[in-house]
Amino acid sequence: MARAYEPTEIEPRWQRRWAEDRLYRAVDFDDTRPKWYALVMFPYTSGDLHVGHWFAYTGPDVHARYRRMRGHNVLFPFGFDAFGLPAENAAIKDGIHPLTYTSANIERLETQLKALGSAFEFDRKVVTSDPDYYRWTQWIFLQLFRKGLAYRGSAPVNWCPKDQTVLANEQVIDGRCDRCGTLVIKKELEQWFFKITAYAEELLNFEGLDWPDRVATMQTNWIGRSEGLEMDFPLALRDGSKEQLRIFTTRPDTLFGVTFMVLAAEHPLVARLTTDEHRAEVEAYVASARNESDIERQSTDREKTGVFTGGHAVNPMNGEEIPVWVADYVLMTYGTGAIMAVPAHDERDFAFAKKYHLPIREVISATGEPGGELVEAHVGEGSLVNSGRFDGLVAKSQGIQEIVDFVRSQGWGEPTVVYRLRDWLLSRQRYWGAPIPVVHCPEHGVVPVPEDQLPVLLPEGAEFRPTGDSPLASVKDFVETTCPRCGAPARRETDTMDTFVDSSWYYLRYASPNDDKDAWNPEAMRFWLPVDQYMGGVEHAILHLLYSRFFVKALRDCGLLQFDEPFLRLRNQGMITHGGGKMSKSRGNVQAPDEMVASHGADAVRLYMLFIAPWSDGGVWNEEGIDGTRRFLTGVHYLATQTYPGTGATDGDSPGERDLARLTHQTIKACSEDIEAFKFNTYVSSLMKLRNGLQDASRTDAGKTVAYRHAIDALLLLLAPAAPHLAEELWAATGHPYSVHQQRWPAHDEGLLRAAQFELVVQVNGKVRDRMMLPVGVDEDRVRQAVLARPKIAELLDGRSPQKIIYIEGKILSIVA
RNA sequence: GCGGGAGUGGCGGAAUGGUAUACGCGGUGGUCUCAAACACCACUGCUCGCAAGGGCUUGAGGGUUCGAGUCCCUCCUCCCGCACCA
Repeated sequence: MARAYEPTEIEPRWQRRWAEDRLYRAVDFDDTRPKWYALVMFPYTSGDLHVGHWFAYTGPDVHARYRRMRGHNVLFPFGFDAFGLPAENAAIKDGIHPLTYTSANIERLETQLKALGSAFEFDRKVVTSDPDYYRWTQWIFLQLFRKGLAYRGSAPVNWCPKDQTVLANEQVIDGRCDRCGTLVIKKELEQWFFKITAYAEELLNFEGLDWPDRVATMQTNWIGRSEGLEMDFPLALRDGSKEQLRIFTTRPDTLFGVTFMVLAAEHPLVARLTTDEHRAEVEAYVASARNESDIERQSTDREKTGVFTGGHAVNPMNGEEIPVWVADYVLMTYGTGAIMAVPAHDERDFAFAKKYHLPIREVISATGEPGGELVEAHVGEGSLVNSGRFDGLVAKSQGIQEIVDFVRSQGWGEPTVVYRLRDWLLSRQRYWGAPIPVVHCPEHGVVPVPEDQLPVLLPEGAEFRPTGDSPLASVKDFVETTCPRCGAPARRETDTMDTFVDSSWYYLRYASPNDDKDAWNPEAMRFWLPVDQYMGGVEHAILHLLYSRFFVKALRDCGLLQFDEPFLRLRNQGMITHGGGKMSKSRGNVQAPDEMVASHGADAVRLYMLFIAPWSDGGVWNEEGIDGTRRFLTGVHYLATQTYPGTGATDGDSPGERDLARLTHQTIKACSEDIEAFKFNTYVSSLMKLRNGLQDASRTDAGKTVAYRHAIDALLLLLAPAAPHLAEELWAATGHPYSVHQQRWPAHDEGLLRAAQFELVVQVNGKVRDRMMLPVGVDEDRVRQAVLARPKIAELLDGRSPQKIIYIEGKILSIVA
């Protein structure tokens, strides 16, 4: 009697062996096998390790193992996103230094992942807070700086009053800080930016990328390309001086319908335009608008507000003087910060005109004739009216083109493309990040730190609790330095970089993670990159993924990379929730997978992660079903140790053997297809079906045959990616050479998928009425005869002859009576 | 408001236009046990029926088709993005 299935004995034993043999090592420059770079999004080390991580990583682990068995040279690395606000906030909350905190979390997560038997190659680990890593983050910053892609500018920035830091646009959700939920306010500061807008057009191109549509759509919307016209309206200034007000519009066809203009509160011409009798009111309005948070200001439910400046502009199309207003619904950060308002054909302008009793002039009519009073803005298509020589043109399809051509010919404006995308603000007034490697010299201004002086080390002793100023400013030894150019006393930059800078290139570092001469070895880079398969949560659809694409394009243009896109194929997993909420430590619903592994074994936990929900959808966590996967593994263990036919196995052609071979090859086909498609739940259910079939066969003569032995061999190979330990153990126990993970993934034989007989389903008037066994390949006439001869069918037809008979080969005969 | 996705047993979920409810959980009955747990075996969509057997069922309603969970139209609900972008 062999021993029962004891995962706690089996699993550590094989884990040690695999580690000794470096079984999962990716081989640099191996040209005998195709390379496959499989990558999971690396985790934040801010503390909340929960079952969601395990769910996210188990599927990719199976996928990478499968690829390896398919003969690929697989790179499947792991690392930690250790810098940044989440880690720092967690550290502040618990009163521990961020370094101590993140190190402890890294160790814990790494231990857990190893205990789960994951195939990650930890020899290539990168940790973004290591000086060996951020040295190169700083180096990349300097490359972009030299190329003019990193610049310093003053800008109204998103400021979180609680975290006391600047946030990127992407980190503001519903006007709130995406970390702490505090309302974000605007503040004018000198900040560092990356010029991502220079790549807006190229970033819209997803050609050659196998990405989920929704991610591409989200990025496309985020970039927000609009074609339109930029055009100058001369101001009618009292002192007679000439000045132009530049606006942007996507609807040049409505130019004759302009009845007022609107400036953003921050627009530089506001003061110039405001007349004395309106000055007090305008200044008060501008002051209050500046103090508002974005959520207050941009809420659509809120009624629009504004004030008249007293100033006027002239519509060049018809010479009319039109009033200029200031209003909160026009944003300084989009277009030119000024609009021409056409209330008849724009919903916002319409609402504003109604509220302040401004004129509404129809210039597009659905009927082609000017109508009566509009009850709402007409934004649809129609013919131009009240538009002088342009009357009668179809507005959008003809009018836009004709009027743009005219405006151009007059020298009043130019067609333009504008984007919603803003440059990436990367400065952070926080401690736990990579210091920005520049020095401020009184003589030479901003001077980059020479590359041979990198890394600019993060000083350990800084006060990291936020004060509003950068914590590094308080470290005298850090701040006081000399200018690299002239040697005079100078100040170091005290801001750190946004975490997303770290994570925008980590996948490049994996190619040569221990290179201390370069950020990457060019040969290793050419060998491994780009990433063949990227896997992670959809929450990074616009932040991390857009930034990473930008980095690759920017570094390419610096001459440092030879490819255009970082991630060729992308797949998103869903989220595991706990009864209707994201899992988090603060909610007290964090599952400790260590305990599950201890009581059920890593293989059962892995299998359950795959089985609990479709990987791409996610679902609600519950622990109840784990017994099912444990039972399955116990069953497989029993079959392989107690029923495996030895050398005495017979080899025949009995129906039982044929059935077994068919089931085996069906399972091979299904498992292969499911893993390719990231359908891990049905992959596991196919394995269970094969186990069930083997269990039945073990009680018959078929259980002593070669077909049965082959079926068990196949089951072990197919199981290997999901339950690596048990598969390895049983592979050895059935007399096969080490290691199951170095075997070739089985191929299915189409010929064996076909049965000799099939069950014909007979439908009468669309209802299933009978079924019968027939030989495969039987011709249609014989099928018809056989079916019509059935007493049951004859009874249903009741002497009538069928109006129509449809035969679907090998499946269904449908009779219309 | 705009864009995307989804509604299937008690539960998680499966189904190239062709036997809906695979696989698993849970439940019921049984075997084993002093007993319980574990394990194993059988049954398990709803409904009428003693049974044989019948009827119904994929959010609601309509349509196309010999045949619809799947395709088309109308509507409802939920989830996820974006949201005064001129």
